[in-house]
Amino acid sequence: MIDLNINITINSVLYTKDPDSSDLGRNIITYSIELINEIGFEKFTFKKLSQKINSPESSVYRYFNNKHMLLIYLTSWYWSWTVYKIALATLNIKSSEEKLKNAIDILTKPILIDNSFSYVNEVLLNKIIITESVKAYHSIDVDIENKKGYFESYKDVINRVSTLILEVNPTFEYPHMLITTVIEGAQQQHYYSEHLPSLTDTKKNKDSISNFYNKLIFKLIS
Amino acid sequence: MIDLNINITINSVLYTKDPDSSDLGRNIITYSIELINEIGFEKFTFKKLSQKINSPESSVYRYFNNKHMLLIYLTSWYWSWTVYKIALATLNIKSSEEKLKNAIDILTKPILIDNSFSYVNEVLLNKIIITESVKAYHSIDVDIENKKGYFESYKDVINRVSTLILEVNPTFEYPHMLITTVIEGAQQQHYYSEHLPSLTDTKKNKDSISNFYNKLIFKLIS
DNA sequence: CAAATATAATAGTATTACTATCATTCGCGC
DNA sequence: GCGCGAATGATAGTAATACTATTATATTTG
Repeated sequence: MIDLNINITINSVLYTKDPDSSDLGRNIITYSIELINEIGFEKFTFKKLSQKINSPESSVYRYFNNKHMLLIYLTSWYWSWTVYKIALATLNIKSSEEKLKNAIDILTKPILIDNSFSYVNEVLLNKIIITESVKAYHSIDVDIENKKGYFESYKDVINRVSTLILEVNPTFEYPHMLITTVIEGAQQQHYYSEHLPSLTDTKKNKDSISNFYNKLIFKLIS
Repeated sequence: MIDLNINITINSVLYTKDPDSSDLGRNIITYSIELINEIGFEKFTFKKLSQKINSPESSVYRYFNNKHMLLIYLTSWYWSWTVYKIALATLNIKSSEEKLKNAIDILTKPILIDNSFSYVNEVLLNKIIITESVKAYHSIDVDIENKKGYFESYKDVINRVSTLILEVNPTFEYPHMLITTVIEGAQQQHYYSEHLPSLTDTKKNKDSISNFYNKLIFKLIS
């Protein structure tokens, strides 16, 4: 995939101070991604992060109110990046089927290459999305946070791909349901294939997850 | 559904002392289900629970090492109960298709009636499964916990329904993938229809989630 | 009725999740 | 190159969390 090294813009409701505006802020993002991968979101604390980046804990709090907000920021970054990738992968393609297929590939295949231009390691971030992102929107404050617009970039992905589904079959009744099922199903399967293999059937080959969901979508909408 | 008021047996690796063996233990289960529903799993603590049941915090710790173990216990109870319901709903039915359909209904429809014989409120427990259960197996210790057998009852559900799928179509290659996609997809949709409605398409009618996944399964395997 | 077992009452510790204050440094405008 | 403001650093402190430990008091069972 062509890398244009564009900047992902994140809605300012998702931070107290923009992490993209300073070295410290970018360090917080880079090393929180590393640390969450190392020790998991539950054991991750701003204190441990601040030790890793040699800055006081209170400086981290200037960017994010708590680790929950940081996780929402990271998921939002990921989905904004995904929107961008889908836009690129569907650009100038005439066939609706091909556009949809390209989008599904982006959504179901694991991220294997880190772009490495930016301070975000996309491979590690993808692992966080698979393992931790459900915790971002399964909280008691989900309704309040939804009203504040915390989940807009994920909704953007869902709406764009729903549109692609309707391009292929304008009478299909459940485009949102189908695409959320596929995105989150694929993430589950990646998680299971690594940690709970008896819950999946991926021994056969690397692309079986992506193939399965591709077939699922096209069988259902045609 | 006929209620036989049977006892759900839970593997002893899931507790320090069996909560089903004492009034205090049963109280811990009953009121932890209530409290987790009220304040969410993140804000739930053994201290708050102990105040609710008027027992010292240290007594709760005799039953469960921490709230994470309690959550795993609750999910395990739920899936054991689900296995039992599927067994009942497929008993004496000859048609493989009908058996599978009955199982899918159990797995995709929300729980509306509390059996109320036992100390477990199944309606509230179902809400916990929908909102919190992902947190039970998305942890950094998942591999260790899997080896200890913490997730056996969920695997049991998946294996039984996979068998039903293979009864309908013995050559279908991805029964586990399909059924985990459906179970977790349905839970997601119930969550979305309540909290993030723009991610789903459930306005139309109450059974649209169940209908969607029923169609999905039968379209894919036939 | 004694012994074993469970629970209650109480206390204590390390860590977490913050908040507050003040000193220092760094970039920019003049 | 000096002064000013903004960002960061250094340090301290607090309430809540997540436990562990100890001893007293019930309760159950043999």
